[in-house]
Amino acid sequence: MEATVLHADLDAFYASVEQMLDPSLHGKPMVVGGGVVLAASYEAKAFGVLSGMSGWRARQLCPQLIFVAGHFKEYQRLGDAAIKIVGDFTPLVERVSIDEAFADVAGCTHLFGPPAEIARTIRRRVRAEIGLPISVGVARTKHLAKIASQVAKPDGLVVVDPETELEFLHDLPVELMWGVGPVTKARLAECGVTTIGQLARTPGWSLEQLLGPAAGEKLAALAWNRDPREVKTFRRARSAGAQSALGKKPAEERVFRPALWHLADRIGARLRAKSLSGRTVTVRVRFADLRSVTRSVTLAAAVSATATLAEIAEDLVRAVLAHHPDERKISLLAISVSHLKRVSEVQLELPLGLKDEGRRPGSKKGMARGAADDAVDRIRERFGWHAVGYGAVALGTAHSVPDEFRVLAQQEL
DNA sequence: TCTGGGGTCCTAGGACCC
DNA sequence: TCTGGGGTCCTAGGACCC
Repeated sequence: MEATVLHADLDAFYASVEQMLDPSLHGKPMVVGGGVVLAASYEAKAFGVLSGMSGWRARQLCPQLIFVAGHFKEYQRLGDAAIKIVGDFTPLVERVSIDEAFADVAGCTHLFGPPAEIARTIRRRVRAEIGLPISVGVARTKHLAKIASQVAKPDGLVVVDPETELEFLHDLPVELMWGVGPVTKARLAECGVTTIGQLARTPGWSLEQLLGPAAGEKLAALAWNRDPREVKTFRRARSAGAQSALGKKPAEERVFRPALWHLADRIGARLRAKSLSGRTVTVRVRFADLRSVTRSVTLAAAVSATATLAEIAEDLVRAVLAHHPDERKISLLAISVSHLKRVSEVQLELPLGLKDEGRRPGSKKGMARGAADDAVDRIRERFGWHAVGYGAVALGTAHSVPDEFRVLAQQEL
């Protein structure tokens, strides 16, 4: 079996874009973000600065650290352009995020040469046409290609020969594996397992006892490079959500109501734009001490109307607060909608079982809500998001990130 | 003057049905 | 009436990924 799976991953993407746009940032420790680090340059990573870290902590680690606000529209444009170059070789491209994609070139080697040659061309073209460094891994499976691109970073290429792939894989640390985070790494370390080779030689029953049946079986397979996943050009979304950090706000109606309407508005608009609706609504309330609680409900009929989502979320948050009467401050609110269906499928169902008439898609009030959403959606199409809506919301802005960043973080539904 | 925002998948217990 | 087993769905929480 030949190694035809490529994993292409732009290096320190946001930070590299900023260094390209402003050459004075070149070679310097810098991050994109403010209150929170969204991306760090390699120079910043050398100080231990990581994405997701608070800006305050990052500055402690690296006092001369430069903070840049970010050019989010450019990230979208340049990320698209880089992935498009991969797509010039094969239609079999699976985009994982803004800066990362898998491709299977098995069907196009007769046109462009062996996979390693294609990978070299991709790297050369991304550098020449876009101006950014990109690392590529080539292997027999997605998992190994991804590991290879991580090993290749920064700005490198690693091709894993199937003949010697296990020798390559087994020397590497377990945390390079997909699905091994801090908790699993620590659990494995307690049993003396720190390399993928040691993991591969650990008996299956032992792994399952340690990590549960699903995770144990998966990791065991990946440690022998048995990865069943194929490169898929399309993956349908299973949920859509939105969240907002609030700082520390009183757990009161006047705080959570407008915030929930704002979140419901964003989710509802996204769902409707893709003709989707969902049966399960989940809210998450994070308290001041950062502990968080979730509460969900599954409806008989799928919904996407902003007012319906907002009212259900309000009920759920009230229930959460009623169960935690001692918590007086909340630091984050989130809504997520899952059990998604296409609207064409939804309309075939009889929407029975909802007590509140307004929440029933087919009812008079439900129809009115649909019409109101349609109107809002159309106005926004013409005049932009902020032309209308349930905005004017006094959301805590101190900890929030720019709207453009939210859009980048969203995946295709 | 600590910790953003958008996702996926798994687990475990309970309800409910056959 | 009681006991048992299997399957599915729902809920809440958690690990992990970018």
